[in-house]
Amino acid sequence: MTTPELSQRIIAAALDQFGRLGFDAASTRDIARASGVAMSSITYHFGGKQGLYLACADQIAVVIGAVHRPLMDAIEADPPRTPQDARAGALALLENFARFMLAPESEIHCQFIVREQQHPTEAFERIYEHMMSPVLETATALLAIALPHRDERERRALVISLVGMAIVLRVGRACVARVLRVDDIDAQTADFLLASLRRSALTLLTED
Amino acid sequence: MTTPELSQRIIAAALDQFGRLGFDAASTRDIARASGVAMSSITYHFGGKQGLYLACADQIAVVIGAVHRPLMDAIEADPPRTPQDARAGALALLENFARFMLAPESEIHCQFIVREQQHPTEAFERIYEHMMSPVLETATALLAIALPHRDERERRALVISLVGMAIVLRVGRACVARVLRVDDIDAQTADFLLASLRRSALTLLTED
DNA sequence: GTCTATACTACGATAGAC
DNA sequence: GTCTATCGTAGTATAGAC
Repeated sequence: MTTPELSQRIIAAALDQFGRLGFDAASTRDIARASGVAMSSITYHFGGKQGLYLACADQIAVVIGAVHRPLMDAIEADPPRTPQDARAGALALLENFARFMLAPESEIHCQFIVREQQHPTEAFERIYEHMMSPVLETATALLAIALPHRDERERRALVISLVGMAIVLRVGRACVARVLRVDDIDAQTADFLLASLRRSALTLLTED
Repeated sequence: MTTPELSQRIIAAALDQFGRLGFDAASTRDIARASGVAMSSITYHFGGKQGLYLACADQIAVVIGAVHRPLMDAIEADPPRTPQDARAGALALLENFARFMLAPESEIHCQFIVREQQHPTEAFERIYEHMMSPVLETATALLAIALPHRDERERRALVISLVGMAIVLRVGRACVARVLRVDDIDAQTADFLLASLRRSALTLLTED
């Protein structure tokens, strides 16, 4: 590719539009305008609106994958052997994810993904395969060490609940602020939420 | 109103379109077609696309409000006095909500709400005020009885986590199925998820 | 490889018949 | 109160100049 940055600029603008508005409501005109290129360049580089959408899905997998990469690598390089270590690893993975859910950057990514979750298309498949599956299976493996006496299916359900505790910080953002009686979720409130989440998760990860 | 059912038919079709596609992508033409009326009837009854959108928000508040009504009434009629009773009430409220999240009807409602949560408009305000706020504050009050020694702010954060554990069953539906290695979430899988959720919630609601 | 120009379809709103 | 007809705008895709 002679101008790799141009494709990236289009994808960035497209991700913003697709995330905020969804596939149908997003307009290639606006995306072209926002990225400062002609509309026909989208056709040239991505074959059309659909192709651009899939390129956005790949981009999401890369970006959110990078969020988890350092921790995932550390866990793989030095796999936990004791329940205590596994619990600490799972907590770190969850806190890392929750921190991303609280960050502004996760907004468009999450809206994109939540939409895809309801009726998954090829776009979801790519995101799941390249980003979600590795993280979720790592979490499941950590829980197998942390909670050896529990049924595998129970552990998988627990992974889902833990993910939910983090994901609500993004998808229920307006409710979170109102329930805590704050105008918006500032850094201080975010730290409090993370600490509280950590406490609850620790409770759930401690074998009775 | 001489034909109250016609407005309802339009709202039903609109909710489906707005929920699935969002405000911009939904088309009043399609809504009119789906409900079997002329497009101009929407203008007549709701003043335009925006008015119809707000009518859908009110409808959501009514429908999801009705889901919680029986339990809310029972709790108000006979307020729990012991931590055990309060815990049971909170668990019942959560399970009721989670069951709705697993039901197909919640799909469009939730998509509508999640979109509104990111950048709340008048529509979110109506849903929050008439439906969410009463339920969330009831839950908070129950937790105040169940966990008297904990800080009020901690209890509110816990309410958020509990909601997250239920809400992920809807917004993360595709992931839930994949993590549990099932093709779709049938009645049996749903029961298992609810039982597992109940167990985790009980753990979190038991004072250490 | 990027542009301009254009073909074709669909959008929301409104006017006016009945 | 519901319809049909129409206006002005904006959507995607494509053809062809450079």
